[in-house]
Amino acid sequence: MPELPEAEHTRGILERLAAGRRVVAVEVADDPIVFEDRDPAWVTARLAGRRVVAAHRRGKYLWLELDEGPHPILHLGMTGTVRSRGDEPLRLSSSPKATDRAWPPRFTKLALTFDDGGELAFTNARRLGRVLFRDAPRDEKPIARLGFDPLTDMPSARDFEARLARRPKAILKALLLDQTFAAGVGNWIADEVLYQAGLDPRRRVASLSAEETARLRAKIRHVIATAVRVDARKDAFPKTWLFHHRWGKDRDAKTSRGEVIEHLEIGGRTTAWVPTRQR
DNA sequence: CTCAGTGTTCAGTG
DNA sequence: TCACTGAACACTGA
Repeated sequence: MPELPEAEHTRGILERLAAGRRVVAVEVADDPIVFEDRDPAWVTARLAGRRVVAAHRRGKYLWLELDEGPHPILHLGMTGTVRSRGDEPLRLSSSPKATDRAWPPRFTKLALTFDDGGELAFTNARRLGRVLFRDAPRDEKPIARLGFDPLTDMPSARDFEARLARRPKAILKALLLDQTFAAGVGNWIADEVLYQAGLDPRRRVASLSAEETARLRAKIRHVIATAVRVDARKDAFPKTWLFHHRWGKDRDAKTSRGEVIEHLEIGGRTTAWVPTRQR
């Protein structure tokens, strides 16, 4: 379920349940895709008995800092969740099922029990999520390559312009989805930012005026900060946001202002936008 | 039954 | 190197 706000919500769950505790039991699914070819025994041996120091996030990646490496990195993919036993999931389906309360939840890939009795489960229905182990998560492979995190490391206006200047030919929508540019922006956030900034998603970076660049930067920060502030609860997003209407897909989709929403495909992803507002 | 979807990576082309 | 496409991964809900 991830984009940055959901990942930050998940970081909170990890911090609350795991930080300062010791892992007393581990259950690992035999899933070479999610665990990158690590077998369950290897994963269990890395985690059992470890004390969790802290939970970190950069972009859509999360990791637990342990008292001894390697440290586990989580990526939720499109359908991953982290649940704590007894808590409701962030996104309960419209009609709650008995399986929503089952433990461990369906599609659990990794379940941890802590010395204070807390329990966490990482689920991944579609297997697009990952559990990776790294000695220095920030400085190694996937995380080291990420661009700025808009929540914690929003660049200055000057720095932002410099970063854009390195990608003059990039198409705006594709640039926003590029995790080596802005880490944590996904499909709906990219569309929301461009909608609020009034920019056509097909524009090239080099065509932006100074004022448009400033608007783009401001909206990246605003959309993410707002979504994080309400803990990624979609029903708490401002009613004027495109988000609520983007999948009114069947033709007559309209924003809260009555503007017609159209759909394009850019970079292999569906883009919702409002031609009368985005230039 | 079919298809697209809050994502990433890699191979291949230009 | 950069920009872009398509494929692969696998399940759910419309």
